[in-house]
Amino acid sequence: MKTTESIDLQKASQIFKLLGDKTRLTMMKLLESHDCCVCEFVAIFKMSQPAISQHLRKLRDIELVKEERRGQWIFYSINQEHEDYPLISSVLKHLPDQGSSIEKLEAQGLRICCE
Amino acid sequence: MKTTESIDLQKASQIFKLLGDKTRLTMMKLLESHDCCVCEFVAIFKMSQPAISQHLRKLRDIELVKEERRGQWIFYSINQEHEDYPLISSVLKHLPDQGSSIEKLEAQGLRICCE
DNA sequence: GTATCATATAATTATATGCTTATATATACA
DNA sequence: TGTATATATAAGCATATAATTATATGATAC
Repeated sequence: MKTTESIDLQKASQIFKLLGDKTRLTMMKLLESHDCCVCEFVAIFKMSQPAISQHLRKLRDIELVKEERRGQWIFYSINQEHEDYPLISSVLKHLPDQGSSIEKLEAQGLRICCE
Repeated sequence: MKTTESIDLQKASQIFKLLGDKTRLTMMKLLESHDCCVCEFVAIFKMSQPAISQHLRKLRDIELVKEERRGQWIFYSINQEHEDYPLISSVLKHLPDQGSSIEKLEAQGLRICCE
């Protein structure tokens, strides 16, 4: 019988497998404080757009993130309704803030804003 | 020049890559409450001894666990001195207790005790 | 010493992963 | 409309991973 607080080990290991990639882990930390669109990730990570899309797809497949269209862009954000969000959140709190990446984007005029 | 931040995320993703395997994640949760020797893991996971040894080696390589010989057995335990132990510990707290595996071992007379 | 038990390592193999390039889709805008 | 922009998907390839089998090491028991 399962308790509500603890997570199935199978599921947890799947989550960690995804977080076990530096790009995806950094994405999650960035998303903790800012929604981001695909082209922002492309600029931040200096990786190809398909590579970024494929990482995001993996995160979306297990619903760690959700997507939302805003104008011509698709923004990604953390799915705080995920069953295991408490685990995710506590993990992210241990990681270094990535605000400087966003600031650098803004300095380069690459930050997308849809307000 | 590397910032300390990038080193941390690099290290964190390495840790999660190791925790992203169900066997190793379960090992860590087991070790949270009981030191275990290799043959106990072999019995618990019903996997070959070399497979178990190789998992333990990976955990040991980044010093998540430490080993100690006791009589003819080598016991593994969590390395609480690891720089990122607070992260590891908080992760493990979200996972379901594995005490029943140990109890089952004892019931089968396979629990090793070196006191 | 020699045999045995517990564990580690090496070589091999099958599968998984992450990137690339090429192409598809879907919205925006002229 | 038609074209540009943003993103997704597919196929292919190189590397990484996790298992297996075979063998080595190292402590203990006789």
